[in-house]
Amino acid sequence: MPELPEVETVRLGLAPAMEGHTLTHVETRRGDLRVPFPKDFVARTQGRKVRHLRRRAKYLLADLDSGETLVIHLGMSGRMSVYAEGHQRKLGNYVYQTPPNGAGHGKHDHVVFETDAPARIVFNDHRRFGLMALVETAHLEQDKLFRGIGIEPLSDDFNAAFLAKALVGKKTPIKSALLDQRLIAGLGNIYVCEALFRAGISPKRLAGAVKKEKIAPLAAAIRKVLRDAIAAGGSTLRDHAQATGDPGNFQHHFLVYDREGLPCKNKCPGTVKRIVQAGRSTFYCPKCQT
DNA sequence: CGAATGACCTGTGAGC
DNA sequence: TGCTCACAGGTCATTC
Repeated sequence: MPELPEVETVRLGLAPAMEGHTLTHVETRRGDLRVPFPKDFVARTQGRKVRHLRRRAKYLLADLDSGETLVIHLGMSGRMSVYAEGHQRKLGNYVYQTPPNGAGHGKHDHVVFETDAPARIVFNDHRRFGLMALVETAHLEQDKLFRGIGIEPLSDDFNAAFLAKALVGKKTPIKSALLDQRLIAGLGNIYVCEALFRAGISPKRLAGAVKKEKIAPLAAAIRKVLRDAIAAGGSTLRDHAQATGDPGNFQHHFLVYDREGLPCKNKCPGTVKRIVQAGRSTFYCPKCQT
């Protein structure tokens, strides 16, 4: 499911229920995710206070007062849902769902946290591509999960000059290069398609062959599409939900993604095409993306 | 070395 | 109604 905007949306919604709060109770239901939980997961998380809730690439990072960081990846279909009761439902700018019967006991509810917000937070992931891990906070960047992860596209260091340097000489299609987390962290299939469309670049063009004058528009398009998507609560195709349970809205602003056969939105006579690159669908307009 | 492919899972919608 | 197939936001190991 989630690319950077979806993860960031979840983080924002999770923060009032988690940040500064103690995990009063932790339960794991089934451990056979892509990466199994550590055996002592409960012992290392229960009773700990969450100092900060951050994001790096598509990972959520909850820094615990034990010196460890709880690392959460939502895979393709993961959700973090917050439930609360009565007037506690309203925390910060968010209104959470009241827990339905059996909240936390669903078929694919893998972890349940209770916090002293008070709130119940349920990690649900039916495809089980997600993961939860515990890593020493001080050594996070050296950990296997984060070593080699690329630049944050919304950071000040990401700009046309950086992008030009990152793409130079690359013989892989620009679509694949932008999906490569070692170059830029957080882009996924949707936002790569959208950014390339907005910058008027063909996804098939080799990364090293992107025209100089298109680099700055591409960097700008990447940042703008990510920011706009975060503001819209991310994109919900099927699985993504915010921490409140609400879907995102950015799918209504797609210009190419999932628009195969529909007219190009660039007031050009083209029709959106779908091709497969590296096993993933790419949507683009062959007329105005060159 | 870098780049393509398949594997990992379950669920859903389309087509018959 | 029910079957089968294709496909879905990501990452990782393996092969060329």
